[in-house]
Amino acid sequence: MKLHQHIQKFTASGDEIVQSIIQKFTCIHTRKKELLLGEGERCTDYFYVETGCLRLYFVDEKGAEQTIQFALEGWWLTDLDAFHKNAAAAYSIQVLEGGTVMKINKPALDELMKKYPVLENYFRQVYQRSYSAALYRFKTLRMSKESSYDLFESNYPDFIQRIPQKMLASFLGFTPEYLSELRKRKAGKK
Amino acid sequence: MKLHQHIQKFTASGDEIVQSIIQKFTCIHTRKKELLLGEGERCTDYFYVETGCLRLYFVDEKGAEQTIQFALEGWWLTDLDAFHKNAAAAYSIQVLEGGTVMKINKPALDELMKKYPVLENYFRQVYQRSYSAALYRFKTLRMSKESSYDLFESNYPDFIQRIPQKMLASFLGFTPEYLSELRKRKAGKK
DNA sequence: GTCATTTCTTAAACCAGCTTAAGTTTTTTT
DNA sequence: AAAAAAACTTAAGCTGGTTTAAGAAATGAC
Repeated sequence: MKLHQHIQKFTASGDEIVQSIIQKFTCIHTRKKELLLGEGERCTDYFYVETGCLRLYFVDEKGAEQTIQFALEGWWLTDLDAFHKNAAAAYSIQVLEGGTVMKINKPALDELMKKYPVLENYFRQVYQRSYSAALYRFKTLRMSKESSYDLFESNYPDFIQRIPQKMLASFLGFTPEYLSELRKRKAGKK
Repeated sequence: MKLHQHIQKFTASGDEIVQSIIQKFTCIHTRKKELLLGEGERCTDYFYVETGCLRLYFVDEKGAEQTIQFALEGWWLTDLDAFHKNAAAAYSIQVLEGGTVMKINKPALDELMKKYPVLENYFRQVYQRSYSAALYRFKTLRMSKESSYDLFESNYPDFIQRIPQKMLASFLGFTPEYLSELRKRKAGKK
């Protein structure tokens, strides 16, 4: 979903206002494996996915990539803390599936927020939804790995087809080998 | 911190406006172990902790209580999803430490949000902070249990003294027995 | 101040999920 | 179309953390 549609959907505001907001964003075309933000770099931008898919991850003490978050169409992604503090990123953002992404930097966003109350309302809702989803994910992470996988599968059946299994394993918090074993076990049961 | 101070701190808005907002909230005094919300009940209220401490938890398939979130002074807590959908709660909220709490129901909050743009701004910041903290916690949950504990200890040294160990264990995602063992090991090292 | 309840500790047996390593399949590059 | 790289599978051995169970310490109730 295009960003201006998304803002209109959430705020039911007029076309002109939304157009003047949208102008301040930059549209970029992303390619698979491209890095939009690297761990340690200054985090300057906030990304909205119109099409394609991004992931937020970090590299743990053992050198393994740990995926914290995916962003599909209609979701925002950045290292929030670093973005708002204009600090070095604790995570990297990589393109999993190419597409188009809208981005904006902190000064521009702050200015827009001041100028358009509708945008405060929009981001209040966006964050509310994100935090709510986070609470739900904390819950699923407390279950056994198997239940955690089952739940993800039933919530996002299409998404599972789109991404490499190792990414999913890393998101759910287990090894690719174990995911492979799990799937084998499940296939046998059916 | 009192709610009106908190709103003023985040929004730098005038005393009168904040006073008329505050009026719509109800102040309650909480007692240790009291249940402010029970799993399965309709979730009607959103809580702001002025003093004391709350926890959000659910009961897993094995009957164990799993703590998702603590709320200390200055933090908001509810089953966000259920609150905004006016639905049955997937979690319970219990008082860990008595004190005073401000609460508000959905219709009242919606009305205030419409009337006072300053409140949109306030909650945008509150959610932003919450979501940012959630991302950080996802990161810590990917580490070994020991690192996860060490990090919590260095981030909240005082808080550890305030709550029962089994609550902390349940928040960090391990058993009280294991936490006990961990602490013993650490005490030995020093 | 005493009894009852809850919390914390200890230790042994156990298991879900990880590691390692080698082979197979798929995707990407040229 | 071939070669290279990346992703997935399989299986054996291992380990971080759980389970179970019983006792000790702290807290709360009357």
